[in-house]
Amino acid sequence: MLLSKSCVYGLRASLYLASKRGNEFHSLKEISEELEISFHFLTKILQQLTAEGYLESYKGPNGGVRLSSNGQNATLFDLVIAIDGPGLFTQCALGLPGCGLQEPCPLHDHWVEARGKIENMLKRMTLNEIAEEGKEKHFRLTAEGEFSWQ
Amino acid sequence: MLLSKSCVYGLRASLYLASKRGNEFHSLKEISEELEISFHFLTKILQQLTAEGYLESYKGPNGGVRLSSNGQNATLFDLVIAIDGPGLFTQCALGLPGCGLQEPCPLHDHWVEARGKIENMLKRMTLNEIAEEGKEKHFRLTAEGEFSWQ
DNA sequence: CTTATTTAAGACTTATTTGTCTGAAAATAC
DNA sequence: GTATTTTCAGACAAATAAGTCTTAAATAAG
Ligand code: FES
Ligand code: FES
Repeated sequence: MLLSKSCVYGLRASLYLASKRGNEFHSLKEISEELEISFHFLTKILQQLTAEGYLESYKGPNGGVRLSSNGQNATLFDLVIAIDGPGLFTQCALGLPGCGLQEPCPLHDHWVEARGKIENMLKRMTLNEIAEEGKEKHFRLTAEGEFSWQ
Repeated sequence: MLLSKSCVYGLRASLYLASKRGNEFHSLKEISEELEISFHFLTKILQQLTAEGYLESYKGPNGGVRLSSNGQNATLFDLVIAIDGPGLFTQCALGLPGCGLQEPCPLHDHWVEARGKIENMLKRMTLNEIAEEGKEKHFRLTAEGEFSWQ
């Protein structure tokens, strides 16, 4: 798989937050139910994003998480790096060490191009911008698409 | 990671076989030592490729494996499908079910393009053709590149 | 102050991938 | 035949990823 499950859950939750007008806190319970992600697992992942400064959290009744201003202007690329690390964008497709530094493997030139495409895909818009686009195009964030951009 | 370790080991071993002139059998011991891959693990992976008809094996002294004619004309794409299955080329980047059949996720159009690039990269040449190219360009198949195309 | 609601932290379990080991079966050489 | 070399088959173990659970800390409301 291209991205780990943790990473995909983190991206979907961040897009969920971006989809909400205003900037209220949304509880992990709400997010995990809406997106059908295990509550405790999602908690761990979003704690990472909070530690990285992409989310802000607030404890207590009516608490939850929301995008920080950093988070609103973050790209999916930033979040992938925060959760999965940079390996996808730096490593050899054949797992050999020192991609780009040593002699290339047979896939090198083509893989550099393809992974550049992936990088661009993830870097092309901020969460806020994707949310704007989502409001027009009704992108899906859940299995059944029972989710509406506001 | 894009490809599983099993898959990468299978590709590297197949390229190793393609790099050899003639069509003798090469023992798993030789391959695993040259490519620095665990002998028993590699054995299991190449058994899969043998079962799929990409390799031929021969038991006993001076036995080993070699590319079948199918294998010589196979692309890396064929081998990836044989080992990792088709998921990489069909699944949603956000892990949602029914990519292409249901409403698209925010990454869909871009991911379809990027994974098309990956597919083309893996489909563009047969093992024999990559071996020919390797003899000119001295591609690397090992960590330190201490491997020579014949 | 007490209770309820929420995130934080981390131990724990389960599933999957990766890697190791043992013995059987096939082929060769003597 | 017997011994040796090899793949084949599958059990086993270790490492990693994914998921669950429990307790603590912070906040709010009565
Ligand atoms: S060396 Fe293999 S992709 Fe760069
Ligand atoms: S629906 Fe997500 S990539 Fe196609």
